Amino acid sequence: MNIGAASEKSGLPAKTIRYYEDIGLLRPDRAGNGYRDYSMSDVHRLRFLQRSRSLGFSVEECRQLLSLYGDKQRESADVKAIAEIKLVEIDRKLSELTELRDTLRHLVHNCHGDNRPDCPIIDGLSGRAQATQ
Amino acid sequence: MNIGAASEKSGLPAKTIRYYEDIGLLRPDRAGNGYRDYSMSDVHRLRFLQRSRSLGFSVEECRQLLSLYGDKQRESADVKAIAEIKLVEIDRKLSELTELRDTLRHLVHNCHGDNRPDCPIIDGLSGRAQATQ
DNA sequence: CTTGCGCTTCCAGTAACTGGAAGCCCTATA
DNA sequence: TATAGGGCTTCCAGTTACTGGAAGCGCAAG
Repeated sequence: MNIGAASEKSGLPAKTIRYYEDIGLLRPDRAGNGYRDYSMSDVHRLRFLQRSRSLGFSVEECRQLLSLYGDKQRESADVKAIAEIKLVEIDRKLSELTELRDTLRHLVHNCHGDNRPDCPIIDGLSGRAQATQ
Repeated sequence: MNIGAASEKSGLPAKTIRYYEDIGLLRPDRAGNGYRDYSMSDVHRLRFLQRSRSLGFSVEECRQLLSLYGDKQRESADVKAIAEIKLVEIDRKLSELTELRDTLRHLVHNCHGDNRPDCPIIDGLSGRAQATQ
């Protein structure tokens, strides 16, 4: 499929897809007319990139995560080690997101649209501080 | 407290903290010697910024979220509307993160360190495709 | 056959930092 | 009291990850 279709399916702008090719995150075929030709597997990679980028992983982290699947040379123990490190990070992100959601929910429910309470919501938004001091 | 302490408490590099001040995300006091002087409230803002940035929100989104707390002028209905939009986004992020975690867990558990299975894990990593085609 | 949209490359601009130089502040130790 | 060193300051330049725009080719419709 052409880049337009790949863009629509992956949720990434065509510009970004070309950029990801530039930095070696995927290498789609080329059709006879010079157009890029994306396979479903390419689209899966792109969709994965869209997701993990939007969840705050860097491009290099995404590259690493993608390599868990794609790199036939890679040792299994190595794959496992990388995945486990990422799992810890994901769990942290999950609990932070959950906290943020709960705080916003509280704000929405305690704020009926007429008069905003002057509660220290920032404390909720910022999580438990390192030291109360 | 000085920028070093604020950095340690918020998890943000001093460079980034100064940058956030440049773009108007906070305005710490200045001590007599010209050093920035951060309050606990400043640290809360910074910690919130660290979190929400690492969860994939843009600086402008963070500014909006911070304004839910800080802007005394803002109408409550407005606050509620913004918070509700962000809630939808957070819920989406939560389910994507959960999926990603489950996939990685599967990878770790089915991959005992000896021989990596050649399963299409990318399908899990990329989520349900828009169209199977 | 030309209008127009989609594709191509290339180059420049933006967002969000990040590194480094040059110099002041402050404490500690000789 | 001098000086060494780490933390702070500003400023300017570089990096990452895009993003916009120009110039031009490909292709299907009218």
